[in-house]
Amino acid sequence: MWAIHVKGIGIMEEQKIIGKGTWIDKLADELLEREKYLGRDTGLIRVESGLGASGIPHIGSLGDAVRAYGVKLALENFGYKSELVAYSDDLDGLRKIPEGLPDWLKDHIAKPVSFIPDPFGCHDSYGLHMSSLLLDGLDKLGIKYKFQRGVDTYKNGLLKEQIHTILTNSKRIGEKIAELVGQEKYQEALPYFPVCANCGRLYTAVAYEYLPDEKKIRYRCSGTTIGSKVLDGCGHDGIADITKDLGKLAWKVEFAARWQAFDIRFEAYGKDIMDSVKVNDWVSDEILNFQHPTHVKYEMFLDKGGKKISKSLGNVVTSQIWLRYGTPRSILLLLYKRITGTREVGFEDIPALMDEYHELEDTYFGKIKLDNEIKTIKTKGLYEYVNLLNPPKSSLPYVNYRLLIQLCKIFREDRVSRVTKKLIEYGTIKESSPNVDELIMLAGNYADDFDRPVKVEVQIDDISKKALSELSDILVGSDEPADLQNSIYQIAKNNGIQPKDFFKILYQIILASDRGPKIGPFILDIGRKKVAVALSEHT
RNA sequence: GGGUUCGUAGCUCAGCCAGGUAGAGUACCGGACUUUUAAUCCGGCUGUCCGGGGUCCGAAUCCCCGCGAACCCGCCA
Repeated sequence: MWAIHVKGIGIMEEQKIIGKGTWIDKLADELLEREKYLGRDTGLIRVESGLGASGIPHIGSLGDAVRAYGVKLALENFGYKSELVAYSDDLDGLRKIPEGLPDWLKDHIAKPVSFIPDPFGCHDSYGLHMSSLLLDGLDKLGIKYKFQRGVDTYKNGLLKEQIHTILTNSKRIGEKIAELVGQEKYQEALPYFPVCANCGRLYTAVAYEYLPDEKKIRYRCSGTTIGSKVLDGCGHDGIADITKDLGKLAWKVEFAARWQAFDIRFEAYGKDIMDSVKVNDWVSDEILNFQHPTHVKYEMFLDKGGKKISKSLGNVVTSQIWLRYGTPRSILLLLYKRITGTREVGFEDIPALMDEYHELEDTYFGKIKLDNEIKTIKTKGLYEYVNLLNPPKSSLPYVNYRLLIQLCKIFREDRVSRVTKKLIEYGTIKESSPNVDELIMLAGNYADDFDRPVKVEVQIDDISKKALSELSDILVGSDEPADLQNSIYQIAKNNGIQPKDFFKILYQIILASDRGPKIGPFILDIGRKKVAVALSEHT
């Protein structure tokens, strides 16, 4: 009913476009087909995204939630109600200290991140700080979600039914885990980790017996191994009530419990947790009797290998830093343009994404015509998703991001007004606008942080030196030269130098580049005295 | 040991998931402007779509077998 038919080319059959023609629509369509097949109620379709709270959230961590939100939008576009649950796994224990965080955190290893002080001092706990960074990213992108904390989930006993069912079936589950993924520990241990009442740590306490009538587990804090590190337990023998004492299900079964408890119909996952999802799907279907949600697997985002970005900023690509240089839409474009294939992401992708967004916009508003009708529909669809299906009524003024970077490199003081003035001179824009001001700010940050010019040794012969000093004399003169461009040309000619070569030398000195903007006005822009000083260093 | 992704122009990549003329940017070469808006415009060049098989009227695209690269899992969450 939401399919649009498009005439194909030649003998090609008519092709059906689902929704807005993106992978998100196709996924939502498959999800709906499955829900109908399962005969489930589709009055409210809930999608979930898990948020890690153990480390500083990478831009890839946003992807999970942003893509789930995309599916929610597609479902709504198809006429269904949907909501995104953002579940913070903040009862997770701290396993290692992330790069750059203080050393005293080692005293808190294996404690739930929600009970560790915030090393940045601005939130109630370590876990809350980390999840807040992620939620802040989502807020800035305009993603709406219902926040659910792991701590509250367990404290309030929201999973108690599921925990009970899982623990009473732990033997069967343990065997299945061994069969599916080869992990054997749950044939012995229960897939539930209590927080030791004595030392406050997770994982060191091993649950060995479930008392189904009392809904309690017996555990002993006997220690564990995390990575290559051995963590000694405190030896405490304890009993924990699964309906209210702190503790959590092992990851291999926890998703399933959540899916059923919160009635989740969709969850994306990264390929790193593929095995866990496999087990959870089985637990959900067979133990909890809840048909597992529709999934989509995505590749992980990696930082660009071996490239030093900035000493002070570090290499972690976070949304907060990204937004210094790019718009929220540039992040959404990165995450929505496709779900497979992205391998590496870095700040150096921002200029291309900024310009690509603008191309989408021009296509959407019909300024660019694509020859292929299907392509046009898909491109417009992607534009709509990047705008969270609420695209602007008309296109905003835009200036090529790379051009802005170049201009921002020239103008550092009074940047916005001077760059704007230049853009108007160029005829790129007619007048200043908030949108362009914003772009200048972003490109300016980019120019300041990444695009620092490198000093290049310039080879200059004696004749050229003479020409340079002549030029230098004109520049330091009291009057502003009337036709500097022409003067430079004349100087070159008078000295028997090819103007082309002379220009090249000037660009090399001023810009460390073989080419540049029209040199006369350009010298006046950066300040002729400044240029004179630079030139005299080479004579 | 298990799994996933990727391999397309000199370079960076899009196109593949829904088969229908192999594309963009950049680089390069020529021309337009008597002197360069990191230009612009016009024209040109560039391909074993990793290799091999299969399906199909038709395959870069789907399936299978290889080769190469990267990553994930094989602690734990």
